[in-house]
Amino acid sequence: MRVLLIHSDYIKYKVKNKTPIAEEIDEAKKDGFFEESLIVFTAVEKEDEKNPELIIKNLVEEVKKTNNQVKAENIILYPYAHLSSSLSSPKIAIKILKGVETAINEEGNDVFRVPFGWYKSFEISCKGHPLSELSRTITADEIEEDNSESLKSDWYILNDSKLSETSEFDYNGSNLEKLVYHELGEGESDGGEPPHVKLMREKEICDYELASDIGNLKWYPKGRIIRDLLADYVYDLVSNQGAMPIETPIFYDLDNDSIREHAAKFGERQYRTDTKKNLMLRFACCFGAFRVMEESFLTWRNLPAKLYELSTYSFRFEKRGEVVGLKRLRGFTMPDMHSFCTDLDQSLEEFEKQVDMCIQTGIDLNVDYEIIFRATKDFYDKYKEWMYKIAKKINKPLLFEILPERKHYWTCKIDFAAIDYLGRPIENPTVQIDVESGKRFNITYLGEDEKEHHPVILHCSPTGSVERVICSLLEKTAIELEDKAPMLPTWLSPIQARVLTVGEKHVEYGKELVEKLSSQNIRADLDDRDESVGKKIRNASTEWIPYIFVVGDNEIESNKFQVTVRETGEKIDMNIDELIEKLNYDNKNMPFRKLTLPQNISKRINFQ
RNA sequence: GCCUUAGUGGCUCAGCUGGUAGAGCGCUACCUUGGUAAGGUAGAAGUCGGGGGUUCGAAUCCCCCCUAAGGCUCCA
Repeated sequence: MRVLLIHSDYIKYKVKNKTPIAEEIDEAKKDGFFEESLIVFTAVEKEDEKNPELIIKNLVEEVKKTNNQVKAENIILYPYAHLSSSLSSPKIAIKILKGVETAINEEGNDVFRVPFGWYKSFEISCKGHPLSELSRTITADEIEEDNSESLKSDWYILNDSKLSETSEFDYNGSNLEKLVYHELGEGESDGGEPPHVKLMREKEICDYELASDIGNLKWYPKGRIIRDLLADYVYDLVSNQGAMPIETPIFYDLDNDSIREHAAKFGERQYRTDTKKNLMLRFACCFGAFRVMEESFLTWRNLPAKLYELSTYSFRFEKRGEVVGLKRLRGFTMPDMHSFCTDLDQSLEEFEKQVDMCIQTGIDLNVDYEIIFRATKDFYDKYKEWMYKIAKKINKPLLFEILPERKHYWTCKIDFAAIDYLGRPIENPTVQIDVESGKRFNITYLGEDEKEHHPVILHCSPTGSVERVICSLLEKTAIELEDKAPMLPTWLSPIQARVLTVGEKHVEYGKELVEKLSSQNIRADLDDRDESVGKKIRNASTEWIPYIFVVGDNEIESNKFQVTVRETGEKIDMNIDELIEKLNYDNKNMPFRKLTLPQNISKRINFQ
């Protein structure tokens, strides 16, 4: 069905001659005048005959949506055959129009249906604001999506190759229980603000930017270096797996069929722009990677081939009430690796390696994950044993979902979630088997059989979004607050060691030490301010600095310092070389970047 | 997006039934020349989220909007 919506000051019509298909009408309907109206010009098409009910439903939805915005007093249904060259039979058309009239009426709106099948004169005054002229194509294809949404999954706990009912499993107070309750929608929330929101601002990591859209953050130098280090970390990780880094645009053209189809799954979450071209901001790196491979010449010898991109940024138009701190954003940074595999068997092998990689990130970042393993019924029936084998790697019970049929592009998927202070999951790493996109994006490779095939594609984010990683780390400090002083891992700490001077005459010596630390790839700084030692120590601890020590006359004399180690709370006597050794041990095998702030605290900006 | 609550110097907050603003931290200056979680004194800094309304008079009452938190819903 083709529709033209006009928001008008008034419309006036008068019937003239009958056509052979004219409906019988009362005298009263032979002319009409309506002010403040939303006029819905409609052409019912052949295609619509298959499912008139759904067409009615979808049109009513569309009219309601538009009228919620323009708030017209009347809705006028105006049959207008000229919008289409493939018209339905008049009988169906009248049936649909009457159905729409009734439905809108039932919604409590004033609706008037202009007679069908007559030649009419009409006069209309279009208001001319941006929403006053809209054209729409109403289709019946939403029904499939609606249906599949409502098909229920089966949920189990998988432990030791055994499936148990989620309600019967003995969780023993573990985090898995929290995940299950939340995932199955039974979770009662204690409420309260997630601690990371306060922390991210207090520690000058990042903050809301009110001059942007909601869910788009600004990052201070301390936050920026944490982001960069995490990015370096993932880069190293995927490079070791043989992934090739690429960079692709953040805007995509919705007039491209494959992009539109892929994006359609995203519905209202699309972040759109108001430009001439019909552009959408990417919600992940998929489009970019697929386009690179679509245009590449691939043979079976090239596969599996992996492309990696850190999407700074990806965008999702999350609903206003869902956007929170670092947990749910509209603009976020997603490490995204796509593996192009010859067939499902090859993708299973890769999947396994990538699960190992996800597990490794939990170890490296010291974050505990709970796991949800999902598959369609078909996949599960065929690859049950393989799935159990993967689950064994996790080495603890996990939540298991079996979907009755494929709803999205994947057939099998594993999600790793950290649990926040309030017991709610933060979805982080994921691996997914995509069996649709190869075809949709026309990605082909030349097989060993000398024929063209579509690859199976794995989507993998080994850590989940950078923002959510930081979120998990901050939430963890709040969870552990009773047992240990809050801090980030040393390798991620924006400042790793601080030298505090007792008096002005110790500044030069302190500076030498800081230089020495810096030359050994340690982010060190100097509190050279004219403040009491007590105050400097207090400041250093509010900044979560892993190693601090004071230098005064005694230290200049002995070249030894009492270093306060935040992690353990110990005070250890050591010289500078011993401290360097300890820090280098903490940072071992982890990325390093230089200090992002002035070395002297007296020169530092207070960003808040 | 819906419901509830909130928005006061850079930060954290006080300000009763309407009479046009306060504290602590931070910042600046001076004093102190220091020894392991806040040394002292003084000063600067606010269109009370924005817009409209009621009133002689609005941070305070009413309406609309923006932003945040919580809940609902949702998350490839």
